[in-house]
Amino acid sequence: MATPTTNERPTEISLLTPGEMADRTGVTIDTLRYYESEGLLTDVARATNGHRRYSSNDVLWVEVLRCLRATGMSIDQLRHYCRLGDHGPTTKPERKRILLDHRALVASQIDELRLALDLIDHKLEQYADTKAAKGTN
Amino acid sequence: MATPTTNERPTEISLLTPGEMADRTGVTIDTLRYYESEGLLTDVARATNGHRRYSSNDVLWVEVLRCLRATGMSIDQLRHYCRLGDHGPTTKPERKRILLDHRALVASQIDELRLALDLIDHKLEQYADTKAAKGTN
DNA sequence: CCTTGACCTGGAGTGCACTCCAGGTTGTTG
DNA sequence: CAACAACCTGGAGTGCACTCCAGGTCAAGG
Repeated sequence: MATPTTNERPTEISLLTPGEMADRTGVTIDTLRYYESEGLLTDVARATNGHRRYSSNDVLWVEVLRCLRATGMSIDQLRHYCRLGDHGPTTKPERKRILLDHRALVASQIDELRLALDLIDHKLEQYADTKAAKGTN
Repeated sequence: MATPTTNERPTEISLLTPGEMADRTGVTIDTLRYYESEGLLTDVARATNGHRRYSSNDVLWVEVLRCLRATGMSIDQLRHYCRLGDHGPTTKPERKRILLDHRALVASQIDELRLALDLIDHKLEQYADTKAAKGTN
């Protein structure tokens, strides 16, 4: 965003190769390509040889994607959300709504997991005086 | 478990038909059969016509299955856990270990979800002064 | 007696989200 | 210049957990 004072080619500062991007974000190259093909990641830059170059914005966005995927938002919903982003600020209310809805969903997932924890603890009482085996198997 | 004082056929009191079982547990008939075929549910009683009859123990156990599945234990791991149960009390330590490991996993899932919640909230700040759209879409 | 509904079996099909592959190009390195 | 690593594309394959289906049995109701 800030214009650099040097005269190095500005947009190529700190662009990541696919491999680097995979390392940074924990998302495999294949999955990055898949997300792009599904419209979850748009306008990825290319080097002159055709190889992808990911910006720091891309890194940030992929982290958001990861977070939303990890919390159960489907590729389809994500695609919808992304398309809204492409259509400018008039879609802001809907995007906010989607995020709020998803937030509620995550909150309820947490509640469910806490209940599960209770049930597991209750089940564990059956083994109260038993030493646990060493290996995880 | 308690012996009834009446002389009604004891084991047929309150056995559930597959349909009733599905209603009670929220697990479909197909999935119940699938779990049985995968060894997650053993010794299900049968009526004289060959139809399944589920005991209250089965109900309890299916609730445990649901909980463990919902928290990410795979069918494979569940099958392993069940097999241990079939092999008597010498496997108790390992069963306890599995449950403890899974408990830790659920706890870490909760942590992850909380982080996700933070990220979503942070993202929501971008829409701070925006009214959310009404429909869920 | 005929239909209906709930269930049975073995096996095929589905949806999702990747994940892998073949065949090819490019750029660096010894 | 040869070999290698990293990347490209379109498309096929995978794994998981169901979910559905065809064809059949059985008991009760009209």
